[in-house]
Amino acid sequence: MEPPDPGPEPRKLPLVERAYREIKARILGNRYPANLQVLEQELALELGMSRTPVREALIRLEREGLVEILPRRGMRVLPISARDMGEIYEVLTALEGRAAERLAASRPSAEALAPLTAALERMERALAAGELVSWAEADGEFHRGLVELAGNRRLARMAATVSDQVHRARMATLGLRPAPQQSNRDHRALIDAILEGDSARARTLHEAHRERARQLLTEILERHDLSAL
Amino acid sequence: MEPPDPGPEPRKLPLVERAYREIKARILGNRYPANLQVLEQELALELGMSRTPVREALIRLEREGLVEILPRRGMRVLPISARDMGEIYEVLTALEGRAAERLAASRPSAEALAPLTAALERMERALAAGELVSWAEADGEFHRGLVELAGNRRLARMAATVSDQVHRARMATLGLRPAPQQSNRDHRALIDAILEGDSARARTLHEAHRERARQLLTEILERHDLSAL
DNA sequence: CCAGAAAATAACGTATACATTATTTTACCC
DNA sequence: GGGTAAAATAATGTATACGTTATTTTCTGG
Repeated sequence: MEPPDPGPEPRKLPLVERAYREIKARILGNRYPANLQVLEQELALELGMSRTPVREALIRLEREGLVEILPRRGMRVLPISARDMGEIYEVLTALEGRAAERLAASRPSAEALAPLTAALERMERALAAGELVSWAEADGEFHRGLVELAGNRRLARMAATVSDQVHRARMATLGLRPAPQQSNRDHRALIDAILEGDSARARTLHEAHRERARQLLTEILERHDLSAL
Repeated sequence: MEPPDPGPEPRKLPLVERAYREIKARILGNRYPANLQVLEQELALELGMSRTPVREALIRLEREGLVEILPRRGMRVLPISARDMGEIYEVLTALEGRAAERLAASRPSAEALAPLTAALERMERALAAGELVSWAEADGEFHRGLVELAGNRRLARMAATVSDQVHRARMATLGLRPAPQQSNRDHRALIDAILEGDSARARTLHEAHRERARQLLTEILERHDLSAL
């Protein structure tokens, strides 16, 4: 009668997984701000488990570039400098540019692109309503959808990893940048190019889009000397 | 009198680090071939340590895409399918193409490119001598040098990570592909373009180079159905 | 009151212990 | 003899223990 596991609550989640998700969520949500140091024991206590799963979670987070593990002082949330921002956006330019090219070359139907068009619509609605946070979320969905639709799992995962690294910084700069009208236009043009199967244009458009974002954000970081991101 | 630590033997290397390096070396050197399963306890015994550092090393290796951790059966060395090969070369195309472009745009001096020219010379000597393994090593050095000189640390690390994933497969296919004359020519042309500061050409050339390799290698994998890589 | 050394503290890295659970083996019944 | 269930085994996931060592504190001499 009853479906076996309808609820989204997997009770048997291993502790390492819980620790990983919780700590990562705290970092991305800025509840663990940049440069914060926390001892393994504190984390363990806070999460209600022993140091073992905490350590294993920290190793994963370290490899994702979110934290640093310091020999005697626990973990430290890594800040994002202007240089980091530039590096990350350059990687995104390369990976997503290729994804846009491939996706266009695969000549997807309009339905196949539904995730992108839906995200774009949300971006437009959010922008019209002046809801910057919603806009940023939808923008993130668009970029995630782009690399996922391209069909290269490694490429998608790598893009997601570096995106997470700048998540806090992107949020923090949201109010410091001009209203992202241009971004929405860029995305619209990209969808058009993809639907037309114009892979070269799709790539060029998206690279220019990311390059613009890179300049904008690195400049903001430099200007405000936001070392606390 | 005596220099403090002249030898290349850091005695205080943490056990996790030793485990990580040793297991990784065994995988890349094909002493742990694809699909091999090894229990944590076996590894610990073999490496002369407890399971704790072994587990932590395995987490790192899993995140690098070299092994898979199976709930009750230890680790398994991941094989490389034709699809994996395609994915990885596509990522390399994107990342290294961008690196070539940037490096050319930075107008490096001939001395700054010494790592690349040296690697190319080793490739040519090795090819002339028919030493395919030496050739492959020098080729690897060339590509590593390329991304390192481009100055984006994340990009370089990501390229290195996926390169490691295909290392065994590349070695295994060395004897199955035509002599890599074309590769050497490609690299020579790339160096020229970089020295001329022609960033667009550098990028195009290198992308074509990687694309060719991708086709070649995925075809070999498909033809031979080498699921044991 | 400060510099430096000795002692104390604290945190980690690693080893070990142990309960849990998937897997395999054994036993049993038809 | 084959299939099912109970029992035994084995490997893990996590907790705990402990020695090592960086750091901090205390103590001493000037």
